[in-house]
This record gives sequence, structure tokens and C-alpha cells, in this order.
Amino acid sequence: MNIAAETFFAALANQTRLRCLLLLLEHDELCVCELTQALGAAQPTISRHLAQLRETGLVSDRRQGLWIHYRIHPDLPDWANQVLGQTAVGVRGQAPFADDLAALDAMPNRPGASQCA
Amino acid sequence: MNIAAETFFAALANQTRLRCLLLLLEHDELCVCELTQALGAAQPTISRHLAQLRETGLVSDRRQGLWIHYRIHPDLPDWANQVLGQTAVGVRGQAPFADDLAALDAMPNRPGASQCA
DNA sequence: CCAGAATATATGGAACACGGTATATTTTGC
DNA sequence: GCAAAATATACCGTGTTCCATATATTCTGG
Repeated sequence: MNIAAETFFAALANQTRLRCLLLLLEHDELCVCELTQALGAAQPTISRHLAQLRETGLVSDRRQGLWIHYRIHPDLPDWANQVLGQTAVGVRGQAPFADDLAALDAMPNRPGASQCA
Repeated sequence: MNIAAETFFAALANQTRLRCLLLLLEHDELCVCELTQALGAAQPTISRHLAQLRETGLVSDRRQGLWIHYRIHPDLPDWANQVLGQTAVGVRGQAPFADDLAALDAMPNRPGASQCA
């Protein structure tokens, strides 16, 4: 997979998108409602940013009934994965990223893949 | 030094700025005329982007007579340096980054620190 | 002090990014 | 087929980014 560096960084230049991506880096797969809840954002906001990430090839999606699960795109080039990983290291423990992880863990009734087959 | 991740990525989201940064990653220090020549861009364009990189703490500058030399900011956090390094790996050999390096090497009369004490 | 070189800043207009609100789509269970 | 849930898209107003052009600043040599 090819992705222009500037396009990639433009995707990371928005806090909502970056928060989503870093959450997806820790939890393989998340659905829109989980991301919405974790970030405390409006659903259309999350949905629109996820669409943008999908269009630029940063994430892939998978429908399962009513839920659509997103994950970091499996064909993301190695350097891009490294960048995401280093970013996660860089912001570890900082707001709002750390809070997002906590909020997700505290969320009840998660439709995660862990509990359905 | 602290720099917000989204601010950092916004700085990398523009091709002119990214090209400058990747050039600075290979050659420790470059002056505006060298960057202008290497990118084949207008001087105010380069100057404006460098000012932006300076304001966000990504580069530092040093005046030497008429020339102002820029370099990657020495206090850039480790993760940010890693990101730049990985990006350089990711775009190695690709246009326009590879051409920039070639154009810089081909530039005559460079006011580099190498030739003036 | 003046001219010229290197760099910086100002200004204005076009394009784009973003969030909020409203609405549409897709799927499921009945 | 209908209602409801999860998600997606449309639309709009506002602020931002970007480039081009013009002008200002800073320094050097004479």
C-alpha cells in the first residue's frame, strides 16, 4: 500500500482522528459507538473522521450486524506503523489520550469481538 | 521540550515543510537560500514555512552574517525525532524528496558551515 | 551612510477543514 | 413491512491554511 507522507500526516493532524487511531493501536478493533463513548464526542463527528481515515487508507472497516468495526489498516506501510507506535510512546499517560483509554475500559456493554464468537 | 502531537503533525502535513525537515535531517544545518534552491520554491514561501516551524519549536535558527542557518531543534522530544527518522526511511528514494537531496548536492557556492570556519 | 544581498513579514483572495444539526441509510427482530 | 438501533452523509457557517505579490528588515562592504 502506498500513502503520501503529507496525506498521512494531515490525517494525524486532527486531535479527534489521532485519538481514534491511538485507541485502535491498543485495541485491535473498535466500533463507532466505542470510539464515540471513549472520546465523548458526537456520533457524526466520529463517523465523519473515520470515513476520512478510511478514504485515505489509514483504517479498514468490517460490518458485523449493526456494528461497524474499525481497525488500523493491515496493509499500512511499515514506516507509518512505526510513526503511530512512536507517537503512542510520546503521548503515553498524557491527556486526552490516557483518558480515552480509561473511558473505553470503563465502558459497559461493549459490543467487542471478545464477547461475540 | 513539549510539543502537542497534533501540532507536530500539522507541521508535517505540508509538503514544503516536510521537504525542508527531511533535508535538515540529512544535512545538519542549512540556510534559507539552500532550501530555496533545493526545493525550487519561492523565497517568501520557504521563509514563511520556516518561521512556522520555528514558532512551533520544530527547528532552531542561528544567524551568521547575512545567512540564517536552520536545523532540527536540538530539544525535540525523542519520539518526534523517531517519527522524522521513520518518515525519511519511508520516503527514501521517492519524489520529490530524493530530488531535493540531489538538487542540494548539485548546488554551487553553498554558504555551508563546512567552508567558513 | 549607502547599496546590495539574504531573509522576513504583510496583505489579500481562494480553497479547505471543522463542528453542529438535520437527515438518510443499513440492518435486525418481530 | 415496520420500528428501532447503529452508522453514514448532507449542509452550512466559521475559522484556517496556503500561495503570490509586494514591501520591510537586517546585515555587510566600501
